[in-house]
Amino acid sequence: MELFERAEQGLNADDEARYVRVVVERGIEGSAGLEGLTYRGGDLEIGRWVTVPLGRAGKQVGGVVVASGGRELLEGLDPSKVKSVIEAGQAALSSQQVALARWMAWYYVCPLGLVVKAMLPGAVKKAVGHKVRRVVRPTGAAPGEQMRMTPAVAKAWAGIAEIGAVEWPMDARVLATRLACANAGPVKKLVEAGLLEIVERHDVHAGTEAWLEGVEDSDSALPLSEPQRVVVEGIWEEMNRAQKGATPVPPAVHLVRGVTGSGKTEVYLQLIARVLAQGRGAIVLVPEIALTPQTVRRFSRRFGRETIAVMHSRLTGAQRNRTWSACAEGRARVLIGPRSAVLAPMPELGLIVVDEEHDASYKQDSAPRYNGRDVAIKRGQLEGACVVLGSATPSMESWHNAEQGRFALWTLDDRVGGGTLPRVKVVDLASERRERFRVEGARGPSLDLIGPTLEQALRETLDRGSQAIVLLNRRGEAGYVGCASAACGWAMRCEACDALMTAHRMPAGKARRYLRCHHCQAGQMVPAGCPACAGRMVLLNAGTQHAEEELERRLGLKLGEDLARVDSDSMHSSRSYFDVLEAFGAGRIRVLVGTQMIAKGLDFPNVGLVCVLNADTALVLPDFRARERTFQLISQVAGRAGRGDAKTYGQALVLVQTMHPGDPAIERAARHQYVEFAHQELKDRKAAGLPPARRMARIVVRHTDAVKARRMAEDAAEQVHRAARGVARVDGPNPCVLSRIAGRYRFEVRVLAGRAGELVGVLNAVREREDLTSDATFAIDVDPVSVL
DNA sequence: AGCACGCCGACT
DNA sequence: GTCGGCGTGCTC
Repeated sequence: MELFERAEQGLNADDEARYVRVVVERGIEGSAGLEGLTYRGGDLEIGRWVTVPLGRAGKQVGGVVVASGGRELLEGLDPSKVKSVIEAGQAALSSQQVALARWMAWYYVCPLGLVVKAMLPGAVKKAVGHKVRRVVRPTGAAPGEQMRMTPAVAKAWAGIAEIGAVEWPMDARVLATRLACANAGPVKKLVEAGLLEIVERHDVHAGTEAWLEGVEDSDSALPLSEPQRVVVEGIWEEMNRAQKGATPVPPAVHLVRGVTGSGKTEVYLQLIARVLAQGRGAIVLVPEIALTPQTVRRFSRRFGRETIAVMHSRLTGAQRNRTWSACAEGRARVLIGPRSAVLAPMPELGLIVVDEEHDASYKQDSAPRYNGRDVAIKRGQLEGACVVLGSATPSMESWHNAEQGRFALWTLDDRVGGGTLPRVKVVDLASERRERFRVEGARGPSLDLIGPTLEQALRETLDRGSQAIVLLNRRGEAGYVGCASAACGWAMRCEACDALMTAHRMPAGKARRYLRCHHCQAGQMVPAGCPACAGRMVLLNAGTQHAEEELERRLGLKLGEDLARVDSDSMHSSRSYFDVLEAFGAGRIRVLVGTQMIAKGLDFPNVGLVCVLNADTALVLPDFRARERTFQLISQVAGRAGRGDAKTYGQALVLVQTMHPGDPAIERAARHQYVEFAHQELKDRKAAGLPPARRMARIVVRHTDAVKARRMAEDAAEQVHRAARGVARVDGPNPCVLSRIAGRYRFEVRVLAGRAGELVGVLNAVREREDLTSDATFAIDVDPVSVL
C-alpha cells in the first residue's frame, strides 16, 4: 500500500512542488512537535510575512513562514488538502526574531501564532504609508566619444559631478532644480543616454512627531563622575571580553543599581555610543509612562534624529511602519520604546538597555504574557548582545540573580550634579486625622487627604518659591460611592465584577459624577439615593480629583494655572502631558498632583517637596509583592525631589502619609535602605517558597459559570500535578482575589518549581498531552507580576 | 484566535 | 414549526 502510494506520487508532477510551513496568526498549537500549516508556495524565505487561506471559507489570514522545502513538509498530509500561499508581503521577521518567537511560545506556554502576531505591528503588515518612488542615480558610465550634448544637457552633466556620492539616488525633479535646469528635459536626456539610471526607492511616508520638532543634534557626552566611569568602563570591558570568547564567559547581563538622580541615563548613553562606534545597534526599553519628550529629546540630541527611532502607543500607523522599517533596514540604530520594542528588528544588535527594570509594565497581561526584561535577556543571549538592567530599586528577581552571580552588579550610590537624596519623613495618617478633627470638627474632614503636616510643608515650599509633587498612587483610589448611613453600609458595586465602582467627574460640569468599573469598563450614573435604604449617597475614599480640590481650597492654588493634575483621565493626548511638563519645567505650574504617571522619570531641579498621600494602597493588597511595590513606589517618587544642586535649591523633603508608619517597607524606603530591604524581603520570600526563591506560574480559568470554572481549574490542577512528578508543586484551585471580572468567574492554580526550566517543562508536558495552552478560558501566566 | 457546525428555548 | 443561544472542534 505504502509502496503503491509512493510510486504514484513519484509520477506526480507535484514532485517538484515547493512547500512552506506557515504559522498563522491564530491560537493554533502545532501537534506532535510540528509547527504551522503546510502550503504550496514558491521560494519564500523563513520569516517572510504571507497571506494564506484558512478554513472551509478559505478566509485570508496572515502568517509567517517558518520552514521551506519540498514534499517532505507534507508529513503524510493529503496533498489535495494543501492550499497555496495567496501573497507574500513586504514585511519579514529576521531569523533571530523567529528564534526568539519560538522561545517565547515555549517559555510562556502560548501558541506560536500569537507570538508572531505580537512581533509584527499591524501597520507593518499592511505596509501603511509605503510608497515606491522612482529616483535617479549615475550609472557610472562616461559619455561616449561621439555623444553630442546640447549646451543645457552638457551643463547638467557637469553639475552632476559636483553632487556628493551620499546624496544619490535623488528625485528627478529635485535633481533638475539642483542643476538649475529650466525643466526636467536635460535629466531625461541623461537617462536616455545611459548616464543616469532610474531606480525604485521604497519609502514610508509619515508625519513628523511633534515632540521631536526643532530638536537639534548638538549634545555631546557629559563628563562622567568617577562612579559612573567605573560602571561604563567595567561593563565595556566585560562586553569586549565576552565578544572575544573569554573563558569563563563573563555574565552578559549587568544590573546597575543607581539611586535616583545618580546618572544611569548617561551611563546608558555612553555605552550606546561605544556600541554604535562598533557598527552595532541598541534597543532601549523604558516603561511606557517614562517615555517622555524629555527622554526622547535627550537621546535625539546625543545620537541625531536619523539614528534614533522611537516607538510608543500614540504613533500613527504610518509612523509605526516607518519606525519599524528604519530599524529593519539598519538606518535607525537606536530604538527606544516600551516592552514591545524588544521584539523589533535590529540587525547587528550589540546592546539592550532595560531602564527601570523592576517596572510592572514590562509584563504583558494578555497572550503572549511576556516580560520585556526577561525577553531582553533571552534575546541578548541569542544574538550575542549585552544586556544592561537599570533601576534604583531592582526587582527581587534581578537582585537575586545578581546575588547568585548570574548578573554582574554595579552600584551608583551618589547623585550627580550636586543633588542629594531628600530627607524622607513618615507621617502617621491616624494622628493627622485626629488633629484635623480636633481643629476643624466633624464637617467632612474624614474625606480629606492632606493632613496638617503636609499642608504646612506645602505652604512653606510654595513660600520659598519651590515646587511640589503630590502623589496619590493609583486611579483605583479615585473614590467610590456608598450610602451615608453607616448602619446600611451599601456601596456601589459593578454588576459584572467582584469590585467597587470608581467615581469620576463628568468632563463637562464638575459637580456631576459618574461611576466606572476599572475591570470591565462598564459605566453608569450615580444613583439618586441608596438602593438599599433610600438614604443619601456620598463619595467615599476620594482620590486625585478630590486632592486637587483640597489643594485649591487649602493653599489657594488654581487648577489650570499654578496647579495641574496628571492621570490617565486628564491626559488624553501626549500633547497635554507634554504641555503640563513644559509648564512645570518653566515654573508656571507650582504643584503637580497625580498618579504613577508623575512618580517616574521626571527630572526637575526645583522640586523641594514630594508628598505621598497614602502609601498604603499598594501595601494592603493581597499580593506577595505588596511590600516590594510599596518600597519601589516611595523610592521612585521620593527620587523626584532634590534633583537640583542643594546649594542653589536647598534641601528637599519627602512626606509619606501612612496608617502603617512602622512597616519595614515604608521605614526602609524612608531611610533609602534598599540593600537592607532586599535582604529581608528575599529571606521572607525564601522562607515562604515564593519567587524569586522559587519560580511561579499561574493558570487562571475564567468562565461565566462558577461551577464550570472551578471544575476546569480542578482538572487543570490534576493534569499539572500528574506531570509535575515531584519537581513542581501545585497549589489550588482557589478563587482569584478578583473572583469575577466582566461576568466571568475566575479560579487560579499556582504552580511552583525550583527552576524555570522545570516549571516550564511541566507546563509544556501538559500542553502536549492535554492541549493546555493560553486561550479565552485558560490564561497561563509564567512569572506573573500581579497575582490578583 | 476565529469560525463553522451542532443540539435545546422563545418567537413568527 | 423556525431563529438563535454559545459549547466543541478544526484550521494545511
